Amino acid sequence: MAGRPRTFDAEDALDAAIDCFWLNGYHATTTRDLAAGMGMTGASMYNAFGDKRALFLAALARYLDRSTRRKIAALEQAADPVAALKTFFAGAISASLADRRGCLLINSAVELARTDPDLDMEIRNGLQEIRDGFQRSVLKAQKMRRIASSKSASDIANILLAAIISIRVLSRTSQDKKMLHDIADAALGDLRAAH
Amino acid sequence: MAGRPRTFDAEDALDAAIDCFWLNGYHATTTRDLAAGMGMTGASMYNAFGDKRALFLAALARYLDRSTRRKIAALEQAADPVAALKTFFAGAISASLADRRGCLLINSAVELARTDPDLDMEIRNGLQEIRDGFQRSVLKAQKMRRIASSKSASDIANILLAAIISIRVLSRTSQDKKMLHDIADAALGDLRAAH
DNA sequence: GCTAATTTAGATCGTTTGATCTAAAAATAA
DNA sequence: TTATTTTTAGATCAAACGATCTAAATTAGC
Repeated sequence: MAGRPRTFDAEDALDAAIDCFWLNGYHATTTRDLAAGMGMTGASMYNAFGDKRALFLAALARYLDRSTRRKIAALEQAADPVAALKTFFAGAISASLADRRGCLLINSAVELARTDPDLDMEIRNGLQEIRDGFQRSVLKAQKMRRIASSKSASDIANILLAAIISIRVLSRTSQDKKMLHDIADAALGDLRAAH
Repeated sequence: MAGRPRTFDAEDALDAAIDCFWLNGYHATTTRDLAAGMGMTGASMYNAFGDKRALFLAALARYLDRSTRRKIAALEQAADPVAALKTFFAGAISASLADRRGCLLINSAVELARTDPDLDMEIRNGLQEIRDGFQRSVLKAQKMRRIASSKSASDIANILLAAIISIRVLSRTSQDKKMLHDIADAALGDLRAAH
């Protein structure tokens, strides 16, 4: 019930694993890349996190919790949902231009969707959480009469989800800041002031 | 200058390679998967197409030529550019629902962008061709006074490119037909009749 | 200090991978 | 026919891969 203490912090190690998978994707990241990036030996990694697939699932879950979910929470906690949505997209664009790895969730959706039920569920749920966060923010803005209700909150949420996906994908191949803003502005254009 | 004739057709073999890479991505496809899918031995494959990377580049080039570029050409040849754009998106959605592998170009952009200059260029050019096709169609519609010119053709092209990317990505994880149409309709909404 | 428990370090295992080799097969040209 | 050229089939290579093993190191409880 006791034993030699770990020389690593499990959360720091998972953060390092996120960076590895984020940079090169699941299949192009070897267990040796991971162990080196996480600052531990292969044995310690397998002992603490199980096999590569389990480590990836843990890394993706942590990414969703620390990146995706936090931004959605910030969106919903804001007093002004329209301003918060604009801030969300502005932040996503500047982050995408500074760090061209895109979004780990979206990258995983493309590389790994439908290869494994657990992974599929995690990815689907992650995207759904983003969509639902958008929808709740839009609904709130509509109830506050800050934007028109001619389009349903659900429809607008779909459009906002599409916008963030395309921004994240395009930023991997293009540095065209104006294009990314065009895409965001078009989606945010549905948030017109209520008449 | 003579010798034993090939028992395979090079274009058919490339089509088979496209299917392999399209199904599982570049890294998850082994040279044995490829040889089996292409109906030949590894030696014949290497002899005819070079290494895995060269085969992928040839497969992607053929995909662009036979899938992407053809659809863009059809778009531009249509007499009614607005109707053609609507047909383009309707076709993309029904194809995405029937075949959930998404688009090989977009999948490759996510999995492989910035891993190799040649590949990067091919992917970037492919996306650019789509965008430019959209732009020419929109410009044509604007010159025909079929749609308003309040937004530039370039801006609308960016929005249409974003829409097709998000539709292709989302269809890998979702079968929500209405969502895909919401996205397409919002992008096509910019093609409003000239007043 | 001794035992049990746990982690570490590094070697190593068996497989898979990308790629090549050898030799037979099948065509043309002289 | 014979020489030459190219492709085929299947074995095979060296390296890389995911994963595990052994043994030393380091702690807590007794």
